[in-house]
Amino acid sequence: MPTIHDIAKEAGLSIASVSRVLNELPVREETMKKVQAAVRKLEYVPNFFARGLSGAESRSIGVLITSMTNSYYMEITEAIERRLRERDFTLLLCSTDLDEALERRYLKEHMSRRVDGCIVIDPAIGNVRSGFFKGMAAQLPLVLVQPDPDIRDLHSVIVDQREGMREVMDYFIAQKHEDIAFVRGLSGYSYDIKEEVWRASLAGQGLEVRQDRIVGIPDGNVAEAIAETEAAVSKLLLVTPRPSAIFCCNDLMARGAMKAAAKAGIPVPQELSICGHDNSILAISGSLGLSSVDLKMRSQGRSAVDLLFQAMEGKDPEPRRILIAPQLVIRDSTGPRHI
Amino acid sequence: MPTIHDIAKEAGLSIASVSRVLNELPVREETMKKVQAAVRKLEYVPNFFARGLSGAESRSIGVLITSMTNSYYMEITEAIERRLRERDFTLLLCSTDLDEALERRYLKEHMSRRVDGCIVIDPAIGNVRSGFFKGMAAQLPLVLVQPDPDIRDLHSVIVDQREGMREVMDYFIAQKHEDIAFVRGLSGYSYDIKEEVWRASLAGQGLEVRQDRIVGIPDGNVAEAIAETEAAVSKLLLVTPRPSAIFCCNDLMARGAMKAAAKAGIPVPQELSICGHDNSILAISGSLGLSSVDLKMRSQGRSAVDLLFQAMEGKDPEPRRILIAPQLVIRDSTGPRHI
DNA sequence: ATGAAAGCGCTAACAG
DNA sequence: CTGTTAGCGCTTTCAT
Repeated sequence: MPTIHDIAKEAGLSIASVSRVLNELPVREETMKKVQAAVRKLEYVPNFFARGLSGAESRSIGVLITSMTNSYYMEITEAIERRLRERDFTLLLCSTDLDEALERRYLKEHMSRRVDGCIVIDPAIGNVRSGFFKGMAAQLPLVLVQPDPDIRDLHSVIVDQREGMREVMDYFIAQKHEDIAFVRGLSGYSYDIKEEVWRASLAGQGLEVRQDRIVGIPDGNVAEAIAETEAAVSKLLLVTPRPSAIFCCNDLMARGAMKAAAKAGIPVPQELSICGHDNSILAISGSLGLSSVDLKMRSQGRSAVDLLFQAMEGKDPEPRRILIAPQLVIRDSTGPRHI
Repeated sequence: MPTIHDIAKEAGLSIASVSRVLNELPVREETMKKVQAAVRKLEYVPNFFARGLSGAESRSIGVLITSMTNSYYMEITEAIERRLRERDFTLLLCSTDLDEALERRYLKEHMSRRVDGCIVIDPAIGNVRSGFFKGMAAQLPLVLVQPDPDIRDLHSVIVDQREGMREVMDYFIAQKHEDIAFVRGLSGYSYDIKEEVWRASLAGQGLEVRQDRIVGIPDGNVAEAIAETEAAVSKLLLVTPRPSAIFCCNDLMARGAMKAAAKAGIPVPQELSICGHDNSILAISGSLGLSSVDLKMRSQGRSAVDLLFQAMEGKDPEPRRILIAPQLVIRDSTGPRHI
């Protein structure tokens, strides 16, 4: 592979002049042309390692996500990539599979590659609590997306999931629903806070908070999530009187619930309202559009990058947080309670 | 940031000894412990640039995809990442948005970062034809996933889409369907070869190849693809006699077609069979399971990595290709023709 | 088994 | 405007 010395020899110049052309510093036009010709002729590509070693910025930022096949994370990531491309930065992407140790390892890997900054989407709660991120932030500009919202000592982009859930409950209650079931995953912070709002909203209206209206779906892949929810909701719909509305913590579960309603012959939304969460492709792919909460992934990605660049400029040492408001999108699967 | 010199000083050793410990070369146990203690104390992370510059391999490989929100590509990418992680390699991921110039730029960017190899998923046909990849392959181990299958001078992983389409047509014909519509995107190699098989299969059975049974759906985002297909298929279903089966080139379109059938009050699969392609999450999310062609994305990803590692070992200079066979998955949306 | 020293390819002073 | 030169942090001979 040709080096800057080969180019200098070919062009009959010094390596410094070649470097200047490469970095778009002022040179004589003729010099520039000679260098460009040599670069083309030898198919020269600068060695990124050497560049980085001599102190220049790497013009790359690292992103950690938990899964590459979760479209929710990938939409945020795509927004990040686009934003970075505008600024001519490159993205290094690693997926942690929810493994705390892997998250630490990859973040260090990124540091080792001297990325100019890092964005961690949905960071492991253990690594937040243990102060690991706090320590890393001292050495590297760092932005967390959707950490525990109580974390205030790190740059973060937070979606106010409580607000989204509140919107759903307000909507259901305005539609006169009083018996509203809640379908959630077994463990997870975001499930907990949604349940909290569900309880508070019902209680605030003087409605009964019934433990048997909470359905827990075991973790699993997408196919399992749908099937498990279908089975669980089928049971729920057997009792009399049955709930007139169901909220599901993601669209996968909501589609499972709709399957259950279809099997039981219960018309949606006439006799049963079903609301999902995430506003994913599933919300628009069925014959019946699914009402769902949009978490504004594009905004999350863009905001994360903007915040990171501010942090990289370093003029603002104190942690900043950007709050993003979710939005309830009403489609065909919800409506007023059937009297 | 601490360097190897700081560690050496802290441990009271030379940088060479530190380097040896870091690279797991034979040293005295005591030496090792001293170094490890210093590393922990100073939170030392080796500088990747310096490592790379001194000639070591980068232990990273570059992957180019066309879109990060297309779950089809991401499933391949996830399989690649898992395979790489087993071997302790890191993934650099770039998305080209189908832009040929961007594809060239990012591949050079990866070269500049001295990745040990590159995988390009769904490479732009222009860059294949122009010999660009051929030139790059001379400098860098390279594997193409799903290029034009006629390309034989580069390492490649090919899914025999013709075979998958043949399976669909054989199945439809065995179910006595004779009037089979074909829904495709406007431009794209994979659409063309599927249409080719559609034509050949019909002709081979002595069935009529009707131009008015081909429906072209303009490019667009996922929501548009569903809506456009619904509109187009609605029109198709108005004519008498109408087709008894529809093949759609992806599951998005197939879901659009199913919406159209539902609106028109045509029962699926009793009076209309609908088959999709890609076997994505959409195939299992609706109340009616969608028959679809599985392109074995996991296998594609794993095979690409295996092939790349062979190429990196360099013992096999002639281009190799791995063929992967698709599989038709029958669900609820297809059945025998209603007589 | 360990240390000293020579690069790896580039950028950024500094000198001309 | 251009050339010379000193590092950047690490790996890898070559001595010891």
